[in-house]
Amino acid sequence: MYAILKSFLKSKTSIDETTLNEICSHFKQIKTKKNEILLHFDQVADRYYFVNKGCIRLFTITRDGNEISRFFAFEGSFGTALPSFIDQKPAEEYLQTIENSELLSISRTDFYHLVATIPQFAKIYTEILELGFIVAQKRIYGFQGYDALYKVKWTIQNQPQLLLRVSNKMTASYLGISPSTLSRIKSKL
Amino acid sequence: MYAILKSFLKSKTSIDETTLNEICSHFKQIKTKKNEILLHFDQVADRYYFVNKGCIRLFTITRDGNEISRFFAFEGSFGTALPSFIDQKPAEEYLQTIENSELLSISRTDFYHLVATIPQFAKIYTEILELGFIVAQKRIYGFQGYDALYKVKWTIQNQPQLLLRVSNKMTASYLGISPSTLSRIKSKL
DNA sequence: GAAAAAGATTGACTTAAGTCAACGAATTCA
DNA sequence: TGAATTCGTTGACTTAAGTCAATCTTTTTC
Repeated sequence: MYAILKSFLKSKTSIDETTLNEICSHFKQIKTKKNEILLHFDQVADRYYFVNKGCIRLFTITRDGNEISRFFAFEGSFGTALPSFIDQKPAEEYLQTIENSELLSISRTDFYHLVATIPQFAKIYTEILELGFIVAQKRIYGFQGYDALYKVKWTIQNQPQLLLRVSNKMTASYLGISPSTLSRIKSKL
Repeated sequence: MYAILKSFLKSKTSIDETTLNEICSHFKQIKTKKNEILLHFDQVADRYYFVNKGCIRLFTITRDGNEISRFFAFEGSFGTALPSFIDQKPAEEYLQTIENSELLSISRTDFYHLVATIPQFAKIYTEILELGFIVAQKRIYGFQGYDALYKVKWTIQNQPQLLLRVSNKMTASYLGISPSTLSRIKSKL
């Protein structure tokens, strides 16, 4: 149950089994259905999720009622509405599992308690933030000034899972293009 | 010389004067000219800058020779090519002061030494990352799916300094629109 | 397993924004 | 301070991508 999480933690820093178990003991396993909403637009995020199986999607809905996908977390990564989790303001986005999923979930209180008391966990959190920052940057800069074809090619190179596991509609809204455009591009490549 | 930096640090965490001085002692002041390059595309970032006066711009150049602005740091904020600073890989971007500037500069070694030895500084670094992450997210999501007019309005609301202090050309490339389009939009509002 | 719903594809048309070029305004620096 | 260069604005034209709708396909659900 904690195997993937433990190997994730070990990959980030050197850490003994006792500490690993202490960390894992605060994570509860939950199973969710495809399309289940974990967090609503107006809610404040108070749990951090680690994906054991399945996929979490972060998305929002624009004024005109269109879904915009923001982020996908697959097996072996953490996901939550981080700005809300950090600042305890309404998320202004939804968290959803887009496949039947098995998640490990930790409360915000426990999470920050671990950050405060276990230096290795603090280090891991820093690395999660650093990585999140770098990924966000790459996403902005990888796309900036390029056309739809380039964005799709970039995604195939950098996040191949997306095209394989996520619907056209969700992928298109993630890339900031219309489903028709994505469909046309895929047919030419 | 360290007044702005100290008040920045104090705003982030409670910290005594001795520790503040210890932190500040690792920052050296440098003065730079308008358009001076602090870091080249192929270099590895090994300094973190705090802007006392002026403005740092992060930008890159595309295959077809166009500058794309990525980030602007004004007075009272930190700026560097963070992915390179973190991972010690070539920056693939330039750092430049776009005004005559006064910067406080710390080496990567000293920076991570402070992170490792002064818990308050580690906390501040975490908050810088959290904030950077949130800002990056807002930038992606504030723009996603919206047209040029909306992007300009968003920028006026969220980063009013940009329109006032940065040239049209740089602002346009930051927003991912052409200078002509930015010019046309500004004339209509 | 059939009916219904949701998603994907494709074509015809529209539109927002880009390009290119010309000109005027503003900076730069010798 | 004046020549030179860069920057901003505007107009005419082009184009990439969006919209809308029809059709086809896949996935749900009862």
